[in-house]
Amino acid sequence: MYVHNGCMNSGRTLELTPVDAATDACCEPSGQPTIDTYEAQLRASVFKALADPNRLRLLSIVKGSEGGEACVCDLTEPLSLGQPTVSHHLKILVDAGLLHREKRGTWAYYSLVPGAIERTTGLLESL
Amino acid sequence: MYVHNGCMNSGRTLELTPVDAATDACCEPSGQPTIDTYEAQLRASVFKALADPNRLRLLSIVKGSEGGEACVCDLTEPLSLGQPTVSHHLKILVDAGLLHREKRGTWAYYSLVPGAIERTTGLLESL
DNA sequence: CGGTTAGATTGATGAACTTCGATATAGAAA
DNA sequence: TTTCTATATCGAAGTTCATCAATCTAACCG
Repeated sequence: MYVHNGCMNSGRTLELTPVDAATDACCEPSGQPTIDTYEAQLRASVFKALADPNRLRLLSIVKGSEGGEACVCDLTEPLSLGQPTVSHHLKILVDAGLLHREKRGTWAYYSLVPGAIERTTGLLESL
Repeated sequence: MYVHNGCMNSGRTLELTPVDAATDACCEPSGQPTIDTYEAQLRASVFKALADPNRLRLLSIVKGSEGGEACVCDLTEPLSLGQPTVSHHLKILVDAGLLHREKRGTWAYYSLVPGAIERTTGLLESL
């Protein structure tokens, strides 16, 4: 005999009738509040930026670089990727709010946005 | 006049000749150690599991559920997704080491793997 | 001015991903 | 056994993504 806290409502409407509540009933609508669709999309967009090995290495190299910044030419070679591809990945990291871009002369320097990592871990801890 | 710490080696070979070292030279190979390709792939696979809004909501709902666990039927309705799709997302979260699956009777209960969130934030902080 | 160089943008290609409907499996009840 | 139910798996369709070659832009130099 299996104990089950409910779950007989596959394909019923949202309101809970007394009958439903009395039966073997189902699906406690959860005790704690959960993130809504919009929040989920916002957070997923950040994790999407982190969901690529080359982008993680970019963050790692920038973080470990002297002065906390690196230009594209510092990043192309260790990744064995073409310059357009590296630029593309960097743009994704900038758009996600993880990297900061500063142009000095012909060079573009990338650095970690202060607090970005902490803010991102917060997105996980507050799920 | 712009100060630049180097970067004239676009399209040269790997070894650094004395000439290269003497010139305006480039690309300090970075001061700190960075994660290697394999580590980057491992970490990216976890973030890939988090890079979908519906999977973030699954984690959120499971975390907020009474008893810390939820079955598939608890999860299908709030996501407005078909049951096969929810099962598919849950499998990805289990494979990433974020969710634990336990079958009791006909039902499958999913719960957060203890310490999984903390371990994941560590993947970011130790970049 | 023209020439050179760092970096960004565009367009195309192939791979990976999300979703669904249909089907399969496994357990419980009759 | 047969039937029903919860979940998993399969196969296909449509979308998104990573990568590259080619091109464009902007800044420097002569």
